Parts: sequence; C-alpha cells; structure tokens
Amino acid sequence: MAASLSIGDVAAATGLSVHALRFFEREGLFLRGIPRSAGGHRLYDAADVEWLLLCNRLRESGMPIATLKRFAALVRSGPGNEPERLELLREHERGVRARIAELTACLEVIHGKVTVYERHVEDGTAAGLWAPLPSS
Amino acid sequence: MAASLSIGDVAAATGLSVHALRFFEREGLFLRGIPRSAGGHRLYDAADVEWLLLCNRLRESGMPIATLKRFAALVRSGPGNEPERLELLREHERGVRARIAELTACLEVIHGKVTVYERHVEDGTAAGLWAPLPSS
DNA sequence: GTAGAATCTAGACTTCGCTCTAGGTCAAAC
DNA sequence: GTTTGACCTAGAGCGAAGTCTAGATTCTAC
Repeated sequence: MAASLSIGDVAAATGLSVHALRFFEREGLFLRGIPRSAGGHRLYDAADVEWLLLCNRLRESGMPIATLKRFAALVRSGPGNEPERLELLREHERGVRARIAELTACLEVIHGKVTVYERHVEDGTAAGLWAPLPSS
Repeated sequence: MAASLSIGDVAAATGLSVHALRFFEREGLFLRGIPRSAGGHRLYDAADVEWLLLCNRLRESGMPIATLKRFAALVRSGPGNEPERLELLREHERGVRARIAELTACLEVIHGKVTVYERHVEDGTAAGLWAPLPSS
C-alpha cells in the first residue's frame, strides 16, 4: 500500500513535466518534503498527486506560484490556520469570478466584431471596413 | 478637426503607459505610421485611440501581441483580406469561450474547497483537513 | 526667456514560469 | 554485466510583455 511513484509517473499523472515537478519542489509547493530512494530518486505518493491536481486547477485559474506557495505553507504548518486558508481561497475565487466577467465583457466586443465582419464578407461589402475610415 | 493627441493624452485615454505605446509602435501594432510633430513628438488621432481600445479588449482577453500584430498587418494591408481577419477573430473568440469554460470548471473545484473550509471553520472541526490525512 | 514637465531614442533590465543543459548516477531489461 | 533509459543537482537560458534608464530635446506656463 502507499505504492510510491517516480517523478515520471507523477508527470504522467498530472500533466506536469519532470522539470516542473522539480521546480515546484524547489519553490516549496509541496505539502511535505518528498522522500528519496536509496539512490536519491524522488518517491511520491497518491496524496502528492492529488495535491498537484488541485494545484493545476489553481494555476489554470490564474493563481500565481507565489500565492500557491503561501497556501502550501499554510497547509504545511498544520491545523490552526484554516481561516487564513479559507480567506486565501475565497480571494482567489473572487478573482476567478472577476476574470470570467472580464472575459465575458470582452467576448461581447469580439463577437460584435465577428458579426460585423461576417456581414461584410457575406455581402461582399467588406471594402473600407477599417482603413482608412475608422468604421470600428 | 482631427485634433491630434500627445502620447500622454493617448496613455490617459487608453490606460496604456507611454512606454507601452512606444513599444506597441515598435512592434507594428498600429494601423498606420504615427506622424510626428516638427519636434519629433508623436501625433495620434481619435482613430488611433479607438483602435487601441479594441487592442485592449483583445489583449485583456488573452490575445498575444504576435496575433494582434498579424491582425494589424491584415488591416494595414487594406481591403481584400476580410475573410482572413474574420477567421482570426473567430479563432480568438473560440479561444475566449474555451477559456471561460476552463475557468468555470476550475471555479467549481475552488468553490467546493471554499465550501469545505467554511463548514470546517464554522464547526471548529477544521483540524486534520489537509495534513497528514489527505482529505482533499 | 526660463523653469519644469513631457517627450524623444536606444537599449538594458525585470518578472514569471518554467525549460533546457551539462555532467553525472541509478535502475531495469536483455 | 552491459546497455539503455530514467533520474539526479546546479544553474543557465528563454519568451512574453512590457518597464525603466540615460541622456538629450521639445513644449508649456509663467
């Protein structure tokens, strides 16, 4: 039980490169020191992979390494700081919601442009869309 | 008419820094060569600002400078390539929609975490949430 | 007509988040 | 038992997107 995984296994399981995994470790993003085999190879376990999968979600949603590092440090430092962890996660959640709203607003503008171009291209009336007349 | 604007005016109107405006020009992101005053100062006009505002939307929504450059080049090269411009915009729109979907998926995971932490913090049963037990 | 603010060019520097290299060691298959 | 591939450390390098500096010039307001 608790079969240990090589760095290559973990890379395959998480989509991260072995380079990235070593980088994450250097940056202190793990919840524990990753143990080594007699020969010095890293020995991960399933919990490490689970944590990395959460890290992936946080990273994909725009959390900087520095923030992830703070979160990992909080978790590593053990029970007692859950309100801080919660606030960090809530703050990130707010950020993600704001980002989605921003993207949605951009999308409207972009889709508007697409529609304009579609109409012009279909009509063959595209000439002069942008230059030199500023027709938006 | 066509009152010309200084780089500072344009920076104020677009939220871009004067450095960024000069950088954009070097990168060829404008639809025309920006003319200069007798003394060498840039003279922008309202159409430049409008274009930059669209650029801002494209950039905020994740379009790389390189793509923006391609789009600007298409527009600069005049009428005839509207289908290409359309395809570029459509591709970007697809990307933005995909990004929103990705963020939304992340949000579910993150919000799930927040909910778990809220419950634990409120109950005072937070101990052991993460370490050493992998409780997600 | 002069002080101070804004602008100019060219190019070096920064931050982020990895990625890659060099020069080895370890482990698994044949 | 040797070859081949995975892994090790330390540290350099990279691409994106600006930012900042230096040193000179121009413009604006008094």
